[in-house]
Amino acid sequence: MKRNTWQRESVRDSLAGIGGFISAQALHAALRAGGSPIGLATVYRTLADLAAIGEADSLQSPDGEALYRACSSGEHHHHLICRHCGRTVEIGAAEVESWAQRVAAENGFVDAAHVVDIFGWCAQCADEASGVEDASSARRAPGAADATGAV
Amino acid sequence: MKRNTWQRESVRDSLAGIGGFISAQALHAALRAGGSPIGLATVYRTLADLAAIGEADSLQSPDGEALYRACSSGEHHHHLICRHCGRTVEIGAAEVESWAQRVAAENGFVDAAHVVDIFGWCAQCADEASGVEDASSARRAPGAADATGAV
DNA sequence: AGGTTATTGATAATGATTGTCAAATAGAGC
DNA sequence: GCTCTATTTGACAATCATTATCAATAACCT
Repeated sequence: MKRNTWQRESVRDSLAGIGGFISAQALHAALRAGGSPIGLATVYRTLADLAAIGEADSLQSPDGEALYRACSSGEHHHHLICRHCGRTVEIGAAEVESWAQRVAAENGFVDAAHVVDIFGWCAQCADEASGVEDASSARRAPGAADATGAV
Repeated sequence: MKRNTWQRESVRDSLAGIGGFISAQALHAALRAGGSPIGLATVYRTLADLAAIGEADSLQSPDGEALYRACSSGEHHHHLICRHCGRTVEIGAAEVESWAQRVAAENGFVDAAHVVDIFGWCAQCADEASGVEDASSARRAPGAADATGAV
């Protein structure tokens, strides 16, 4: 059975307090900075638990760190991430959910999890970059996105 | 200036030959298995370069590995990947393409690339595991996949 | 061909994450 | 309130992918 420990509460609370995404390492550091003697392994375990029961979201940052965020809504959603400034927009995607489940089932796959994220340049970064990135933006024109960067 | 070495060609070629996503480690192992004495660090560097100039896609697998794929084929598709045996099924997803473009546009994002992959257990691996993984598979029933692994 | 300099590769270093296991403790039952 | 026991914790070791180091090599310009 699951026990309620102050450590678990502590992780849950501070994750909710952060609001956005944070790495396990950073959350541990924040807790320690706040005077808590919580252990690093416990933070990892708790975050993994929270993610497993749906109380937290997790995603892999581009440099391979796992990031977590309190998932107040309980809603499952995906992210639209600016690959320049890191701004993140949450997007719901009922159509994608059902598509993923259907495709997995059609191919005999079970316990399907999907990775669905969209990376792009947010309006602001695109504006700022347009003056200096001519060659690059020509190569990666919007129309070519599917062929080049899309996965 | 960029120099053309057989190592670079080798990585480029075998990545294209693979067709799907592969980790740097796995690609290195494949090259070595094919008789090439290429170094691991070189594979990492070359893949990072290819990704930087747009000749390769990269994505983070759920367990934190970086996966790469050649993106010159012109054909854009996604993957259904068995997280146990690695079997990969290519899946087309016209509906997801248009969804991704629409969502990005609605939020002012340009040059949008999407990461859409489904990880699961293929029928065969699920069968083999069912005898020993009862508790686990009950905990991670198909219906719970969205809450647990999806991002 | 010769010289410059980017590239390579063996290995060490890094950094995140997970495994280990004895000690602490939450919660059930008395 | 007190005991008991299974769960949880935490310090530390182990693991794994990735990156840095740096001497040796090899591409490319002239």
